[in-house]
Amino acid sequence: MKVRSSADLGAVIRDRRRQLKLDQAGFARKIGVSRQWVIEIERGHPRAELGLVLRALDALDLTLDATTDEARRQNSGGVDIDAIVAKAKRGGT
Amino acid sequence: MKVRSSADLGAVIRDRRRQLKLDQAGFARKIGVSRQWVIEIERGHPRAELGLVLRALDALDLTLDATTDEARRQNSGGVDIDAIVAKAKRGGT
DNA sequence: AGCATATGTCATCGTTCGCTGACAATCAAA
DNA sequence: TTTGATTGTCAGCGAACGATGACATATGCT
Repeated sequence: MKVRSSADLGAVIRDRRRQLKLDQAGFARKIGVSRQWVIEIERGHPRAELGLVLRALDALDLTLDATTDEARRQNSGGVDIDAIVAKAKRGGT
Repeated sequence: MKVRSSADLGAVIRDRRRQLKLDQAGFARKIGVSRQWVIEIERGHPRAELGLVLRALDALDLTLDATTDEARRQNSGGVDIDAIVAKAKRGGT
C-alpha cells in the first residue's frame, strides 16, 4: 500500500498488526515502545519518531520502498494489461 | 530504493535532492522546515518527525510503498506475464 | 447477564525535538 | 588566492515527544 500521510501509515500498521493477530500490548512489547505509542501511531500521529516507525514496520515484516513517480509508471503498478492482452489475442507474446 | 533505516532514508533524500539540483536551503524552504532539519535528516537522524519526512519525500516526488515480503515476491518485478498471455490467447480477458 | 480481554483516555515527568542566528569549513570557479 | 555558494556546527529556547500508571470504555465469549 502507498503511504502518503501519517494516517495511511497508521492504517497500514493497524491492518497488518491484526493480520498477525497481535494485540497492541504485545505489539508494543515486541518493538520496545509503550502501548500509548501504538495507539497514537495507529491514529495517525504525524509527529511520531521515524526510528520507532521503522522498528514497527520491521516487526510487522513490512518493507518500505521509495520510488519516483516516473519509475513506478514504468514498472510494477502500471503494467498495460490491455496492450498485452490485445497483442496476445493477435498471437503475439 | 528500500528504506529500512533512518540512514537509508537520509541517503535517499540526499541523492534525490541533488538529482533535482536543489540546495539544502531551497529544499528546506520548499517543505517548510529549517535548513538544520535537512542536515539532520540527511545524516540519518532517527528521531525526526514522521510528518516532516513525508512532506520531504513528497516535495521530491518520491512515493513510499509498504509491502510484505511475500507480496513483493508475487508482484513488483514479477508480474506473471505468461499466465496472462496464455489466458488471453484462449480468448479470456 | 457476567467476566476477561482489548482498546482508548488522562495527567505527570524527563528528554529531545525543530527553530533561530551566528559562526566555521568545504568546494568551485575566476 | 580570493570570492561566493554550499554545507556543517554550536548554544539557547519553547513545544511536544514517549513512558508510566491508573482509570474508563468497548468487544467477545460462556
